[in-house]
Amino acid sequence: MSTEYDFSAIEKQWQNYWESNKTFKAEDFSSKPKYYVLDMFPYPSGAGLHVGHPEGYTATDILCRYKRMRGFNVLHPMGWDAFGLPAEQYAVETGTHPSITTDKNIDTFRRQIKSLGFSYDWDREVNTTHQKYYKWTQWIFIQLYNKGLAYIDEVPVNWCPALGTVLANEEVIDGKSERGNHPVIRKPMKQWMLKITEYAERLLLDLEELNWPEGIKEMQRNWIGKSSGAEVDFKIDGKDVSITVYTTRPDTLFGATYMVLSPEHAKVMDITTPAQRAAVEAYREHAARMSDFERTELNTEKTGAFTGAYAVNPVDGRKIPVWISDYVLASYGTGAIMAVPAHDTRDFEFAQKFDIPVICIIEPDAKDAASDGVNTADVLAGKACWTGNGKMINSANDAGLNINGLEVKESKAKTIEWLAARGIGKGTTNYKLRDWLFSRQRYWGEPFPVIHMEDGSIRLVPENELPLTLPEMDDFKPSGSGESPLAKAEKWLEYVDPVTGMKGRRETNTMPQWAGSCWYYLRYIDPDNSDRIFDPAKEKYWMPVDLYVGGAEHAVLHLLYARFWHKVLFDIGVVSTKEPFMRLVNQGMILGMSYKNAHGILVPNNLVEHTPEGPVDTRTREVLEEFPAKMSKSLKNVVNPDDVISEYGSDSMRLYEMFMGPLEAVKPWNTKGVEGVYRFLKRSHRLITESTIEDRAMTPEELRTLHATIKKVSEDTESLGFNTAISQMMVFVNEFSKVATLPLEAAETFVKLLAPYAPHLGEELWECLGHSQTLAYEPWPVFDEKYLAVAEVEILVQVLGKPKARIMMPTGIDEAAMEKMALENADVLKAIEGKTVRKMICVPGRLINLVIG
RNA sequence: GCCUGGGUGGCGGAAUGGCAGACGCAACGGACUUAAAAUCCGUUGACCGCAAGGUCGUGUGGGUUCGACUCCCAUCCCAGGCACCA
Repeated sequence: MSTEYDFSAIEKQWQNYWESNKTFKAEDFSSKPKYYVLDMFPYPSGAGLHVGHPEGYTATDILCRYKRMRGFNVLHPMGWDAFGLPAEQYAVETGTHPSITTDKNIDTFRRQIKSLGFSYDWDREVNTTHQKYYKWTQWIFIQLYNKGLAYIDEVPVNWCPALGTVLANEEVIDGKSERGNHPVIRKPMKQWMLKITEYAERLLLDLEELNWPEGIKEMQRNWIGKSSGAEVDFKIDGKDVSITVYTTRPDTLFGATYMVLSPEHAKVMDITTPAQRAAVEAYREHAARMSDFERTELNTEKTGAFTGAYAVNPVDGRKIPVWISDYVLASYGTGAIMAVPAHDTRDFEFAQKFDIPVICIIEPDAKDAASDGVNTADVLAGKACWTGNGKMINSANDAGLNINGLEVKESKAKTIEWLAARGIGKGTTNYKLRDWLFSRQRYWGEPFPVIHMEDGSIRLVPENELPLTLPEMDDFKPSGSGESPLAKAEKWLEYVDPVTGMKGRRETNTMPQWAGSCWYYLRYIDPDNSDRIFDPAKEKYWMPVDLYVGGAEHAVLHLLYARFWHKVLFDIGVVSTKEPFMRLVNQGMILGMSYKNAHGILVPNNLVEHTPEGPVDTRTREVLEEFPAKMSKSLKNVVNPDDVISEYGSDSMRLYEMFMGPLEAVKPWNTKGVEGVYRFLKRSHRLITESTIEDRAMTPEELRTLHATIKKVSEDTESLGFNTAISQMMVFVNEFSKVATLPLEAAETFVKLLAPYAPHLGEELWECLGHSQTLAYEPWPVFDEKYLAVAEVEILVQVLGKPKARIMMPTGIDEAAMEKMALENADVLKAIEGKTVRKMICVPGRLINLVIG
């Protein structure tokens, strides 16, 4: 029996054992309850695994191993989100086919992930770039198309000339591409769009039943951005044109003093007077030239042009000027608004700038105004803006509408009713959510199973001819025209109808990276099925995902897109649940330790030396301040899991990542901390391998420690409180290191508790204890409350809330006896000397508080 | 500006309204060793005190309570997200 904790030998041995025995193969169908735990699958980048990846993977792995021991049939798979721009850019630079780069990266990732000893069922591995996978991504697109949810639209898109591709809004940050930081401009192009907006309401509503962090749900709600209000028709004075505006504040109609159309609004030129034509055209051109970013960038200063037209306010017949301005967006609502400067800050700014009257129609609620520091007199005089609550004033007409004196909420309803009765308005709902721009001008993505026929019609590749594979190419440069490199694959592009001989050209766009990740959790269920997307019986058995763990950066997009596709698949009867992921947990980011000098200048870690005085700049000898920062190449604070594993072993790596703090928290990496858990594993190893183990009865103290440990580790593992579970195991080892002989039951129980956390060591110690089978399916220990009970407890006696004495008292003693014992104690008597005891608060088993005076 | 989280020792963190700082790191002292590493034992929130002991202490200011890191109000700071969405 080895006395050294030789982690590299142990880890290698057990990884081989698990692999050759297929220990973690998930059985389809079983009498055990199922449990599906999903990790967000990684994009296999060239940089290899980052310490952030194993954080979530370790957490789910611990839970999976625990659940197996609790008798669950666990599905825990892994795969690769492998389409994407970096491999394509590398191909452009070097001519290496993206599939070669991708496979190489995946091999690295797989090796690294396997070296951490995760209990994945590797037989279910998926790869979004494999034909047998993307065949079904294309199949889903066909279902979307057939359901009328995919359409082509000419839309101004985010065109990045440097990358030669269109980017999604979310891939553009501050007017630059998220990847590479290149400038992005707006360019109209024909694009595939998916009608996610049709599902807005359900995506919003069904959030309610999900066990997700409240913050993530809120982010999705905000992204969907539901608002309710009214559409109101305004006639244009002297023209046979009417314009519909959208407002969430129909109650403020009496305060509308002008109207604004977005510069792109279809009716702008219809209503513009000859005198204003030049100014309006100039403004429209100016607006068109600007990117979305510039529009919002310059949001402090309002701009606009007067059309010369006047609209008639339907509630009181007043004529109000019609302007165009880029603060009104064409894509939201009706692209036109009624402006109420007295009660909307944007309208107020605009009115101030262009000298438009401000009419106050809400008298601010006095209390609200005071707490917001708003002067009511200014609001009433139209000199200040009030967007809060209050009572309506100046809001009545002689056509039966009078909302004076009402609060905002009632007046909205009443106004909508009045408008609807006259057929000039109606209550409506709007969403900020836009349709999903689904094309990319890239090579390395799923090709659309679409042919554009000569006669302008669109034909889909028949389902039995899928997959439509990517053509082999050796030049991956963008075509330059805005089309993807596929536009250069001439042979591949050509299509001739075998029956009619009609010619066609294949779609050159490919799908965005989100496509493959929208449904991978479904393919794990039946990854090798070549006849259908998956066997429905297996889907019914495994779905929904019980726990989904990943980074918060996917809070909105990936999770919203995946929910959307899932709902579509639900509607066409392909899946049996309306939501895919029942419980979601976001692991917090792991930061690297970084250093800055007194001027706040960052010093890369390779120029920092640790001295007794603290971290020092090796060049200037200046003492530096330590602080946690996002890991980055420039700060040289990136930690490579391979290095940690070779020095301390993967069990230590796993344990440290879990011991750092709560899973959801952002935490700084500290390699010294790995040594702490490494020492704990060494002590655990020594405890089992070097103690004299005896099959003997335990003392009450031993039983209490053992059962308290079972209880805490079980409960904390269940609730993902891994850091506190580990500290309890440390307490156990500290306690049992003191005993002369180690009771066999305590040894075996401890090994089982440790195993999900440090699985290699767990198996090794289990073997040392004389077992020949894996402990992966050993029943999880159960604690007995009776061993936790003690005969005597220490009761704290407080006087006025301050601790004065600690007295041992029998458990279960009644309050009167507790008080009596307390009042007999010398320290207590001293503390209350000369005072009267006015009250005694007794908390059985805990404390007594004496109130004196 | 709005929406989420979060502020506890030198550091990571722990605490069903009931002894703040479990567990770990670092530091210091000691044992073992020719020495070092490894290991083991002990000390370690701050301040006052020789000591017994006392005072203060969970971002800040109030409040509720016999009792507040925990609940309420206000406020500051940090991180993430959204941002002219009418």
